[in-house]
Amino acid sequence: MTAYRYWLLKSEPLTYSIDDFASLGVDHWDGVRNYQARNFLKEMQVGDYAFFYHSNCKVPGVVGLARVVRAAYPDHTSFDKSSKYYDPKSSPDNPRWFMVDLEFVEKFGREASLTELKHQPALEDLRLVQRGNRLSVMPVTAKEAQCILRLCEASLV
DNA sequence: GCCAACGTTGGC
DNA sequence: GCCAACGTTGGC
Repeated sequence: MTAYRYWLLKSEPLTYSIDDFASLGVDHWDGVRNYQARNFLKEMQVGDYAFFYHSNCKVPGVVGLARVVRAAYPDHTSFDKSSKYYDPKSSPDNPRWFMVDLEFVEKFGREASLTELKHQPALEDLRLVQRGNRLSVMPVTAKEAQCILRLCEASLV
């Protein structure tokens, strides 16, 4: 038996925002096309929590929380020629890319901006706040998760 | 819109 | 296997 873990997922709100996610309730997290991010995706387990982060927008930051409801399975958009995520090197027999299913948990009443996150000593090792970081799926330690939750005035209860 | 940082591609 | 060229990310 293992305790649940925490992750952070980036999304551009103009493409897919926390409100889009909230209105769906449960959704696939597809389109990850980076090997390091994919490897983290494959480590995600049912019950793990994932912070939802808005990137490439006016005020980037953590805006909500999700929970993993299905562990990694092949990302079918990589087989779909009409998808912008199509990858000819990925096939159903030998899938290269994976996705998980997430359930919306909450949109925080208070967001934790990137600027704010960068000022937290407890978060100095978080990939997100490090120089040149581009990873879209990353692990978050329990300590870091508590810090983010506190900034968002939220708790898991 | 700019541009630094990073990942990937492909010639050699 | 090196590395220049290119494409993308994402903060500012």
